[in-house]
Amino acid sequence: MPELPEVETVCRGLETALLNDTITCVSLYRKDLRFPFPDNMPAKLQGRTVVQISRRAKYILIRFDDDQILIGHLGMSGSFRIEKQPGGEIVKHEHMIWETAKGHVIRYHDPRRFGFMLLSTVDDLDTHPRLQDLGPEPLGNAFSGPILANALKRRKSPIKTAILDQTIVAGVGNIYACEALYRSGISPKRQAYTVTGKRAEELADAIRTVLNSAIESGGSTLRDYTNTSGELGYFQHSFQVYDKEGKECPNTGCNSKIKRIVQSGRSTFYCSNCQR
DNA sequence: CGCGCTCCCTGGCCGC
DNA sequence: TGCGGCCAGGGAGCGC
Repeated sequence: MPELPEVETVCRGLETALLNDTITCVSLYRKDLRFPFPDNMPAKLQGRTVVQISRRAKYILIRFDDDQILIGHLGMSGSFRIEKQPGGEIVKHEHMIWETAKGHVIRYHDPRRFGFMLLSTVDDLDTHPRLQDLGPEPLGNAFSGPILANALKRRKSPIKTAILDQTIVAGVGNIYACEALYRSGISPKRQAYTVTGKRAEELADAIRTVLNSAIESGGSTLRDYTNTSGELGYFQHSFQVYDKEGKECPNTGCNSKIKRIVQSGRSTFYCSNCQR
């Protein structure tokens, strides 16, 4: 499901409900998602107050008043829902529910269970195995054309595959990789190390622009993504190529049709006329 | 080290 | 209506 814009939207929703609120009850409805829930996670979180919520790549980081950090990942189908009323039926695929002192109920739902929750501490966060190899945040100051080009220079794989690699740039997924390549006129099949100079600048700009636009739209909803209020994102209406196989290229004057190919097992959508 | 394939899991959709 | 095949926003692990 979620790439950087969707995770960012979820973080903002969680922040609204959880910041400075205290966890009063943690209920787990199975012992694991992709990985086991941390040992004694309910006891470790109960009574703790949330002091910060942030995002790194596609990870949600929830910091508590004792310097524990919950590292959450939504996988392909994870979602949080915040309600103001306690109670209510446990629906299928709900795996974790929190209740808070201010009366919020936070429900985690994940049919495919590729998501996971881990616990770390403030001191260990930078060296956490899931986080330490991540590349720069595309919306931060440590990302630019030259930095991207430098990260790509030894990569012979296709550029599409390279920007899905979270060590090159953190948080870009399949949708926004396709969209950013289209918007920068770069073929997804081009070898990564040939993306240099002005081309790398344009790709870095396109990544930033498409991610920022998607955040403004509340993310993209294809199947089941919703924000923490249950509302749909609407950036999918701005897709130029993703899931548009056989449709006309949106570029005026280009009469080509959008193609779908498979790269490293993932679908890529692009215009072979506009992207070189 | 870099790269691509396979798998984890459930559900929706499509064609027969 | 049922069933098989394919597809899905991610990423870890493995072999080459």
